[in-house]
Amino acid sequence: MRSDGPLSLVAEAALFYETVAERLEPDLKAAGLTLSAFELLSAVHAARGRSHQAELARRLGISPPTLCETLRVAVRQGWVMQQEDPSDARVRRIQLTPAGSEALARVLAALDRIEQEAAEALGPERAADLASALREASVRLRRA
Amino acid sequence: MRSDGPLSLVAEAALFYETVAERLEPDLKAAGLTLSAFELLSAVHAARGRSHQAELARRLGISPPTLCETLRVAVRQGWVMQQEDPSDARVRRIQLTPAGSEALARVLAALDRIEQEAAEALGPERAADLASALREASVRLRRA
DNA sequence: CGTATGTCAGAAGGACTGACATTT
DNA sequence: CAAATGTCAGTCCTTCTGACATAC
Repeated sequence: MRSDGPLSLVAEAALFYETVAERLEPDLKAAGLTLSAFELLSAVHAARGRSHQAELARRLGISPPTLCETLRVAVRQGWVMQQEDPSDARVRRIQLTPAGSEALARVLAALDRIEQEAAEALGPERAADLASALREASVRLRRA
Repeated sequence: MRSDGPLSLVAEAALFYETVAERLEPDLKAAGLTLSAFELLSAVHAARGRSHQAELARRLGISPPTLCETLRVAVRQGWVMQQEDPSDARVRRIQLTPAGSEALARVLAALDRIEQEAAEALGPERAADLASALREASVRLRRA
């Protein structure tokens, strides 16, 4: 992924992303989660139990069958519950179980420690500017 | 992947990374490459034909059997050549073919356009600072 | 009837570990 | 002989597309 020239934004972002993923891996393993399961739990948490599978799939950018399978695993492991919607028999609303919430919290805490460490290397205001610059760049790239 | 709070460095970096990957995908497809094949070709290019498989595997962070398989595909597609080393009959040096060089150049050009676009959204000096801040953060996270 | 939702089946891609022949 | 190199075999995980039953 590394490129030539002085410093490539894209290459450095890729390296940073991979570095974070590498650092997070032991904590994911300790919580019994894969990266995709963690992302699923995060999305379920963010939706506060109000979203169903089709919407979660859209939000995560994966196909409905893929979500279905990931969800099957998550249910078997006891992290999430599927609940029938009283007003529409097709949809199944998804919620975190207490065990799922706890596993998610554990990984989020680890991610936060990594975040703190990165911010420490930059100083608080430079870290904040980095984050908002990344956001601006993402927004720009998604518009075009 | 999005987190709570004001703006998370890690979450924004992940979003940016995914955005870039999404934008690059059509160009990869047009060149007939997968992301891992592109990374392989980049590594081969960076080594200037002087590295062998074990070293490429280390550089790419994948196991030797995985590289062997990826390489088999790349050879079949005509992107790289394997060449016996005269001084050590165990090693096979890897080089890009003209077709491989051209496919790689095409994707690198697309990546550069994406990079330009992101830099345009930030301004040149802010973009440069973003890249070096990301580098500093990566270095810090890899040390600990 | 057309559309949305969730699921099944089959396939592909990418990665791993363990075993192995060959060479140094 | 011990270590390094490349490859084979088998497996696993994640994801996809296409087909489908069911509900709106």
